Amino acid sequence: MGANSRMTIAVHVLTWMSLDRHDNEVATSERIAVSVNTNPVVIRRCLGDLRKAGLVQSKRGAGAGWTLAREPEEITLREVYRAVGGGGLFGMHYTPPNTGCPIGFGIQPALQRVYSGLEEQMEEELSHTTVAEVLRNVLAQQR
Amino acid sequence: MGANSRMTIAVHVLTWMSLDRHDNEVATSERIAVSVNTNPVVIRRCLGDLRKAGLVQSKRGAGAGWTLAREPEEITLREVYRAVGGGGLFGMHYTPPNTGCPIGFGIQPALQRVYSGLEEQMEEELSHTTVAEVLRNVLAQQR
DNA sequence: AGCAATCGTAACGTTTCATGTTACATCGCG
DNA sequence: CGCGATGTAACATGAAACGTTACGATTGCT
Repeated sequence: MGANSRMTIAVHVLTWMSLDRHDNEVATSERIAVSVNTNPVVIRRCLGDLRKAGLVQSKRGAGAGWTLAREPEEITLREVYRAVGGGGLFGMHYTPPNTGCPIGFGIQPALQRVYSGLEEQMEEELSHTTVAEVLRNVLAQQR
Repeated sequence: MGANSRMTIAVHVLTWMSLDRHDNEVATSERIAVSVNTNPVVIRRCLGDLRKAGLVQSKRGAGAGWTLAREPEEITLREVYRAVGGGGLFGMHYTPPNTGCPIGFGIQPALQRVYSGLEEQMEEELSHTTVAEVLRNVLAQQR
């Protein structure tokens, strides 16, 4: 594929969990998978990342499932982005450039600077949106 | 992420072409490929994209090669980004979400809004850096 | 005209990576 | 205990980027 959809899946999952009217049923990877339309294991992997980042909690045993560790208003997309392991916007050369050439020698540090600035700014922008806000936008689409 | 290196290659190529002290030799895909450390065809493909965007020109036949269509100060990374076909930061769901679920129904338009805003802001940021500026940074690394 | 150098592009192979899938051990409440 | 769910490993699948080979097209030079 190329374009990474993990961010999309993660936001979908968190938004789903933020909507409480699920007939009071526990949030399980299987139920969430129905909404995302994928395999429950994919959801569990995603939730695992989110748990490592402290955004959700899991309960095992009978009646197990997942809960948000914080209020949706307190979860920003920046945290989600970091949780799923950004991956960076652009990649460097596949094979290292020729360091015998002045350009080949200095291009990577120069680009790294540009890319870092972009990444920082993007994260800053992501920090302005919360899961609660996404949920509101999602529900506004309904009709 | 899909770690797309096309942006990196394109900037490398343009920066190389901006450095004139190449013993007055013509810029050919083969020579540039030595600096990038890859196959000349990869470079030609990249230059083809840049030409479509009007950033470089090609000459065929004997003594053929490539030249910048504009001064390095007049080429911004935003144009380069668009020339190589951005690709987008995040991807949507691999398989379309379940539209029978309120979240599955509204999540894509909601996310599209967020992603479009990000893309716009990133391009705006890229427009502040020119190829000439990258070249200066590259040369500053030399020692 | 013929040659040589280089572009332009198609076709194919290789590698890499995300996603999907199966399988199974583990946990913990009733 | 036994069920239902998590937690992971392992493998399959598919797509995309990159690399490579090949060859026709173009054009200055002799």
